[in-house]
Amino acid sequence: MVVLKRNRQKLERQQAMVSQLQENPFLTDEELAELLFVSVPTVRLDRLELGIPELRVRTKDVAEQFYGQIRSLGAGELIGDILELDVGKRGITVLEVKKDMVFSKTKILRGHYLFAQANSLAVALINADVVLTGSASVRYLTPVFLKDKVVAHAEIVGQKGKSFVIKVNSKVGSEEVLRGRFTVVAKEMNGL
Amino acid sequence: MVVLKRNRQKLERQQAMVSQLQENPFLTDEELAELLFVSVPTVRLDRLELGIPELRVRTKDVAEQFYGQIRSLGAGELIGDILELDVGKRGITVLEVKKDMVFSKTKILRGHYLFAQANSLAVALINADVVLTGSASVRYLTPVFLKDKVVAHAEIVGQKGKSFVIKVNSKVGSEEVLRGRFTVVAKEMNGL
DNA sequence: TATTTATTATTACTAGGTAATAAGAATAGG
DNA sequence: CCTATTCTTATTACCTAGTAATAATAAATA
Repeated sequence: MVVLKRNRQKLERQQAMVSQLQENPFLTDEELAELLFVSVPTVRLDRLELGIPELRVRTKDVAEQFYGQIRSLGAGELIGDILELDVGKRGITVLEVKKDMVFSKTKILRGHYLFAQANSLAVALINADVVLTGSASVRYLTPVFLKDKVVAHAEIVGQKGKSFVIKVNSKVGSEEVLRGRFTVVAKEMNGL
Repeated sequence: MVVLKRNRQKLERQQAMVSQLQENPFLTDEELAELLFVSVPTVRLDRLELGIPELRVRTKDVAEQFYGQIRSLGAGELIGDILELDVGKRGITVLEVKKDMVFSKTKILRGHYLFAQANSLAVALINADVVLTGSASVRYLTPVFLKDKVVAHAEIVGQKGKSFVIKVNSKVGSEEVLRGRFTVVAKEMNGL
């Protein structure tokens, strides 16, 4: 019973479908059908076999993944996942270092990710329509590598009117990897 | 002609709708209708007046924003395109502000993109196997908006052994938007 | 009260599907 | 070569969450 040859075409097509969707999850069945040179019902059978939901569910999944954690912030602009968030006081996020965040040669995390995590957490601590970073001063203490989990602690340490000073401290395990000080400014925007 | 009283109810309801959607953008018209104690057609008229798109479009917007974010920051080693690069001395890159780099509400560029452009340019000036950012101090001078073109100039202004000091200056047109000072360290990696 | 505005109901239409069924094409085993 | 099985495709009825337009009703104002 040679099943290999029988299923070869189908398997290849299904694998192609998966990789197409990994690259772009916002493809309709019709678009997939064109890309894979099969009919729409075939695409649907393939999706059924592979347990891949329809476009709107995929879109919603992506959106909720993003939105779920930061619902209360209004605009999801946080780098890292929230562990704790006490708006107006302090917060903790964790960032897992993925393949595309590191220098390919050395597997060291590129500096601006660490910055982005710290900066976006600092901004998230402020409860206002619009929060802008005014200045930032950071020191990178030890390199961070692929698959490390960076835990950033941020705390508001000062305030002058609409201007806040926030200290951020990021660690991998017990090792300090970044120390920073951000000045962020809250602005009220009227009109949506 | 007193219009205030006339529109009061409607205005209040529309404001309530906006705030409901800010809290949870994944509400159907039917759910909104229930929450606001009006009929579904009324909700639709309100959305029309306020220019708020339907659920699926809102969901897609959120999803694409998220997707774009991990894409563009995961890009190459350099954020922005090189205009000039004189390794060991100075360099210039330009970054065009795209939709997924800005805060959706205000169209203001998120801070870490500006930082990333400056930081990655500073690192690119140093000719070594491994270059790490040791510290960074930046000041954000004016907000940058969607479709702006940010031109970053970087120059090595000092050196102590393997440690370099680089000044970066970013402009949109003739307006200075960021001023920064980076200390980067060149490391030779002998066998991991 | 007459008139304007706001709200609701209703209808026809759309995209992007699910689910089920039937029919045609391709392939393997005997 | 022919039959059985599996693939693929077509077709149909139905679904959700809408758009767009029209008409009818309710509420508020001058």
